[in-house]
Parts: sequence; structure tokens; C-alpha cells
Amino acid sequence: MSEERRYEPQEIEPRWQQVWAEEHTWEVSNDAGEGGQAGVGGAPVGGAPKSYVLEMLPYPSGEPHIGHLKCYAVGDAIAHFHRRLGHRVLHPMGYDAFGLPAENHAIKTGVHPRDSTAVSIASFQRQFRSWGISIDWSRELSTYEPRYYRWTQWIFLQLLHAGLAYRKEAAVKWCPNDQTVLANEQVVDGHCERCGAEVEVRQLEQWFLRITDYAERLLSDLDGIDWPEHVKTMQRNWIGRSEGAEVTFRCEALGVDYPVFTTRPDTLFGATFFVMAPEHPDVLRLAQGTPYEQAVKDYINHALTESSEERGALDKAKTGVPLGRTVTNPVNGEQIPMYVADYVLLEYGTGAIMAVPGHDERDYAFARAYDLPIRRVIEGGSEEGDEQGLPYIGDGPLVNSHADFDGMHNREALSAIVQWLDREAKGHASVNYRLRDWLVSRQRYWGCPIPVVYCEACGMAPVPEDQLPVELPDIEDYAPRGRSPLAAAEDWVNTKCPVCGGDARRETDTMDTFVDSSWYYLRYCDAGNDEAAWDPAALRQWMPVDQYIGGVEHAILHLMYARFFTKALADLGHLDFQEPFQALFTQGMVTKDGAKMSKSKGNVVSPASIVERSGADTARCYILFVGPPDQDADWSDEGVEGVHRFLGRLWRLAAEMAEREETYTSVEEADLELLRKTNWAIDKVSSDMRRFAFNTAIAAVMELLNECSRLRDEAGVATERFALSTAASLLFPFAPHVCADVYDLLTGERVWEQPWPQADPAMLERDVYELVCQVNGKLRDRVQAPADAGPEELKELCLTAPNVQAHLDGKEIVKEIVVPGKLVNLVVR
RNA sequence: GCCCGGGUGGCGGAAUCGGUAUACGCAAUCGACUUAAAAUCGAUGGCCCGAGAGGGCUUGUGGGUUCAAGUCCCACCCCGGGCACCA
Repeated sequence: MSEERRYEPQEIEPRWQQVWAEEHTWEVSNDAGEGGQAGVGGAPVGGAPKSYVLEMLPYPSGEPHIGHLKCYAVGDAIAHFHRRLGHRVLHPMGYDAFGLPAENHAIKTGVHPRDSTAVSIASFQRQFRSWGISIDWSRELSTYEPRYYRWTQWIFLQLLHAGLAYRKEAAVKWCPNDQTVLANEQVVDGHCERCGAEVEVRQLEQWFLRITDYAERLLSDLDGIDWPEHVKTMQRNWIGRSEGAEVTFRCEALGVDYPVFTTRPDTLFGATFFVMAPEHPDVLRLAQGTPYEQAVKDYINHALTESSEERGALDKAKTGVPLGRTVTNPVNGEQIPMYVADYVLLEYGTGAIMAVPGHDERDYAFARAYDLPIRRVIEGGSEEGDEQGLPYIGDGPLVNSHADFDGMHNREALSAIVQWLDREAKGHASVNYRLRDWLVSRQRYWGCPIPVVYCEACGMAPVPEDQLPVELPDIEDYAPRGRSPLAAAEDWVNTKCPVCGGDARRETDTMDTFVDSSWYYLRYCDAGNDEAAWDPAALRQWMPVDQYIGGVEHAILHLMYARFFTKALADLGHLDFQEPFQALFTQGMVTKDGAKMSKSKGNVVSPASIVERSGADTARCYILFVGPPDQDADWSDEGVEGVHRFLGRLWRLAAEMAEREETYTSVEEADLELLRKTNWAIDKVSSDMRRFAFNTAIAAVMELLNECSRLRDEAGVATERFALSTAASLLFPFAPHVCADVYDLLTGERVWEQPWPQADPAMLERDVYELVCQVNGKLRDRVQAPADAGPEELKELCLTAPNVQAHLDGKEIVKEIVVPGKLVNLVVR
């Protein structure tokens, strides 16, 4: 007997990592077929299909956390699986390195964000290598490198030239804590997505990107991509498409037309008043000279000082003030009073609405509060009681409208009325979106400078492409004071106008970091290119990303912006595809004791400590074994131990088998059994890989290993080695180090150069199986049945089963159901 | 309020097309090895009745369809997520 051998990941893991690093095993070249990744068996892989596997760009802050481990455990499993299926796999890595945490740290400590970020990046690099993730490090990038953000600026200029980037003064969301504006997407329930402070509204001139031009395509192209349905739904909700009509109401006193958007032109005859948003530019002018002038002024002031949270509160009572004017309802010529009320939003539609209290809950509440007429124009609902069933939101025939439409079902009347409006030039069919343009400027230091200058003579001028990058200057004081800290860097701010050569000042705002991460997946395809953002040929080779992996928290922000960039760049002729991420997988959160891990709760599990104690293979396998990877999982130290034991058993059994001589005392039956189990596992793991069921894939390898242990002394050594090496081969995408070691011990070969195992179909079929015998749907017995037995034979077999007979006991069989390969069910009375 | 997920042993979970519910793992109990412990190996294991053979019950609750329901249909309860004055 050989001496006791121990599974030592601390020895095994660095050894294989060194092989992969020295041989650049996971690097792929853009020259398909030459000098690229060695294919199966070391042969070049000329016509191999490509596969681009990408995890969402991490923000390097401190050390990687358990969520990173899960994300990359999933991504690496897919990358390895694709490679072994014969694909050329691009699996790169980089860092989303601009951003607030590093800057806030700088404000506190004075350490330059570049330095603290570099320290974090070094820690990420170390740990990712220690996890054994199969990354092509030759394409590594950081968004804070001038070499990268030069091209971020270049893209910004492309958008600017195309009219997709513009400056506008608007009411914007301001975070008083971070002292910067925010995009709509970064405001969650009226609070800053980053720091949680309640946001304020400020009137400021800011940079926007015209994402709303793409609303329709962002919506309709969702149909063609393989994303989780709930993520698509979230994007659809965010885009918020509404079909309806734009209808013109005229204020005769001022001679001004006010268009409104409505989804319910069928209720036009029920419009009894008209409401404008407090921010609407005409409100003061309308009220001027009326008895309501002062009241309107007061109301607007109040509305503007109210926080967005207060104003948006759902249970808030409706308030408003009359404007002292009327507009004409275009369908019936009625003069209806105008109001200003804060339940109307300037940003949506035209900032003014027709109010139909009979068929809209909000208008109804306002009408009740101000004693305005409420008219039913659609039949339906109860029509009983004090409120006569109003407001009624449902469908029904029109009433009290016009002879041409009364009696018509409202859905038909809707299009009939729109057609009428169109003919009379009083309106037309229209579509509205909830999506707003993307506010991208930030009054902060640690971001990509916006490459424009302002010249007194020429106005705003883009920095010429050959002067890029506009580099971020070093400054002393990072603290934001309502303007960008860059504004204090006088030497940097003062520059010459690229048009006239006169004095000019640089834009001091920086870009939202989501701009940086909206195109990085393109840069990986050609990361070393200093002549252009990318060579189109490189993109043609790799894009789109075949499998994207990341957290669901980016369902709207990053994923929407990246899709927008792709479409805009495609329109400008820089790309020839419309969607960046063909398939998306969103991994669930890792919690501890049911709660989100956080420093303040003190329940943080650090990947580094797990790797140090149990090894990377254990950590990676465990995180995939706890449950379906798209669901949240709770961390358990005991569970980790279980997986560690499993990997230890695999390794020890292999080490023992590697030394064993063939004895020829094997029992044929045991060999066959083990071969069957092995082929079953190949089949099971292969299909589980394709549906991201890594937990059951690992369980299947556990079953195979249990069978290897059970039959260790009965099956032949060759069979045993085959079964064990197959187990290692199947588990390799999850536990690469120990599996490489086991495979090497048993075969002397490199498992990552082997093709993915193929199940032998003959071995998946059995000549006998266990037939389930039911009486009245209840399981009563099991008998061995030949695989090729027909229904009659199966029925007879079932009838002979002792416990079946006991339950038949003279009763009459009224029905027999035979499902070959499964069961026989006898129905008795 | 609207739209998505989800509810299965002591615990994490499995059951992929309506066909043996509880795979795999954790925790637990018993045993082997050991002076002892750790490590490792083996056995047991949904609940109730029974010595056993076996029987009854069991997938949030209540109904339904079916020879057969965790799976399909209807109603409801609970948990998680998204949207929410968007006209």
C-alpha cells in the first residue's frame, strides 16, 4: 500500500496557474488560424467558430468580493466549455476605473485617485490569477488610462458631430452629497443611486446624449436577443412606450395652440378642464393680467422648491391653481378652464394635459378637489352610487359625445376620432416614451474629460481629434463645490481655441462613468490599437458578445446605455451590428445569513480567505453548487467544507488509481455499470452546461465519483481510470486546477487540450429497466423489464408483481395505462 | 395599484415534455480505524402507524381537470424584485 496522500490545493493551484501564465494558454490572436490559441490536440484552429464570453467590467475598489467570484465562476465555466467544444474563445478582463468611490477616498486622504485605483487593480489582478480564471491578459484595459479614454473622447466627438450629444439647460437631478448632477436612471425612489441622499432639482445647463432618438429601436430590438425575460421587461418599462394622439387645444385669448398627448382620444368629449405643469414656460404669461396672477406665482414657487420625493408621493392630495384662461376643446368647441397643477410633469408629453375626470383617476381626484364638472362619455362599470361608477377606466360604447361616435365601441371610436382630428388638422396619431435623454456631464474630478472648449469668439468648439486625449490634470483639492474641481486648475482650463487660436476655456465637467463602460467590450477586440478605437476587421471577428454575464442591478443603466452606443456607432458607420450582447445571463446575489454582505453588518466573506483556506477550486465549485446561479444564494461555511471533501476524494482516488497496476481480476458486470454511469454523467453534464444548471452538473459528477468509490475494487483499473479522468474532464470548467492535475495523473495529458467528452449512445441505453407498477395511480411494486418489451408484455409483468396482486385481490381491472420505459398503471374497481 | 419571479425534508436544493417526489450536498445518528482526537471510510435517514412485511399522509392554502399533478386550470395567502401622478 502506498503512503497516504493528501489533496493540497495550495500546492496544485499555483503550479497549474504558472503553466497557463508561461504558455499564455488563454490568449487568442485576431489572426484566425495562425499564431493563435492552440486548438484541440495542439493543432491550429483555422475555421473554428468564435465565441466571445464576457463578464461585466468590475469597478476596482478594495478587493474583489464574493459577487465577483460568482460572476467569473459562471463566465469561466462557459468559456472553458466553449473552448472544449472547439470554439476560439475571447475571454478578456479590464477595470471600470473612473468613479466616485476613489475620488471620495481622495477627498478624505489626499491620495490621488489614480494611485488608490492602481492599488485596487493590482489586488484584482492578483486575485483573479489566484482564482485561475482563464483570461486573455494581453487585452487587459482600464478606463482611466489616457490610452483608453482618448477613444472615449473620440466617441463623444462622433456623437457631438452627429447631433447626438448636446448642451441644454434643464431641470436636472442634483445629488447634494456627491455635489453633482445625476442621470434619471441613477435616481432611485428620489434618492441618489450611489450614496442614497435625497436628490434635489436644479435648473442647470448640462450635456445630454440623445438616447430618446433610439427609443423605438431599443424597444423593438429586444425581441431578437436572448436575454432573461425579466430584464427585457424592465427595459420595456423603462422605455415606456405609449400609443395615442397629439391633440391641439387653442387658447383664443393669447392666440396660442397647446398640443397635448393622450392615450385616450376616445374620451376627448369628456375633457372638462386643461392642466399645465408648473415648469411649463407659458404658465406665467397665461396668468398675467388675470386675478390669479399672484396665486399662480406662489404656486409655481412652491412646486419648484418641493423635493421630487414629496411631489411624487402617491397619496399626495391633488393641488393646483386656475390660470384664469380657457382653451377650446377641438372636438366640440367647448371652452374649458386652464389650471396649473403639479401632478402634470413637464418632461413627459408636452407638459400639458387634457383632463377627463370621468375616465382618469388623477383627473377625477383633481375635479373633486376643485369642484369641476365630471362627464361620463363611456358606458360601463357599475354606474351606481354617489359617484356613479366614475372614474371608469374600462372599455365600452361611447355616450354624450357626438352623433357620429355615440354607440361606437371606444376602441373603434379611438381611431375614428384620431382620423377626424387628422382631417381637421387638429391632431394626429402619436407615440410617446417615458425614456429621457441621458445626462452625461458630472461636476466631479475623477472621470473622462469632455473634449470641448469654449471660445468667446467662436463659442463651443470640439477639441480636434489629433489633440486627443484631453488629459486629466493633477490637482490638489478634489472636493466638489457645486462645480467641477477641474475648474480650479487654471493652467489646464485656460487654453487656445482650436478654431481661431484665441483665448478659450476648457469644459470642466467630466463624463458619467457609464460612458466609459458603454463601449469597452468593443475595445477588447483590438485593445492594443493606438491608431484607432478599433480596426473594423477586429470587430467583425469577435462581435457581438456571445455570452454576457453580470448582475441584474445593471438591467437598465449599463445594459441600456451600451445598446444605445452600439446603435449610434452603427448608424455612424463604425459598426455593422445592432446589438452588443447576443445572450445575457444575470447571476443572483450571494448573501450571508439571508442578508446582503456589507462591512457595516460585519458579514462579509472574502474570497481571498476562502481561497487561502480551501483553494480556488473549492470556492468556485461551491458558489456554483449551492443552487441555480441566476438565483440568490446564502453562503454557508459547512457547505464549502462539503465541496472541499468532494474535490479531495476525487484527487485522492485518482492519485491512488494512478499508481495501481492492472490486475485483471475485474468483474465484467462492475465495469459495465461504471461505464454506464460515466456515459450518463457525460450526457447529463453536457446538457446541464447548456442551460446554466451548474449545480446539477456538479451533482452529476459527484454521483459519478461515488460510483467510482463504490466499484473501486470491483471494476478494472482501466475502466476506473477512464471513469475518473472523465469526471475530471467534466468538472474542469468549474475546478480547473485539481481537474488538470487529476487528468495529468491518470493520463499524462492536458485536459484543456482535450475535446469535450462525447457520450456513447449505446451506453446510455439499458437492456433492462425498473418498471414502475401502479394500482389506481399508487406505486405498489417495481419489476425488472426488458427494454424492448411491448405493452402486452409489460402489463403481464406488472400483473405478476407480488404486491400488485395483493392490491388487485379479485377486483375488476377497468383500465390499463402502459407507458413503455416508465410504468404500468392498473385502474381497478 | 400594475408587471415579473418564487413558496418542496432540520437546511441549500433536485425532479428538463403531466409518469417512481425529496437526486446531490450540508447538518444529524450509529459503526470502523486511532491510546485519543482530527482526517478518512462504511451504514441509517420526509412524517405517522408497525417488530417486520407493509400501510397511511406529504411539494404555501382551498377547489378543479386527469388513469396519473410539485408540474396544467381557477381562487386565495405569504416572500422577493421591477415600475408607479408617464396623461
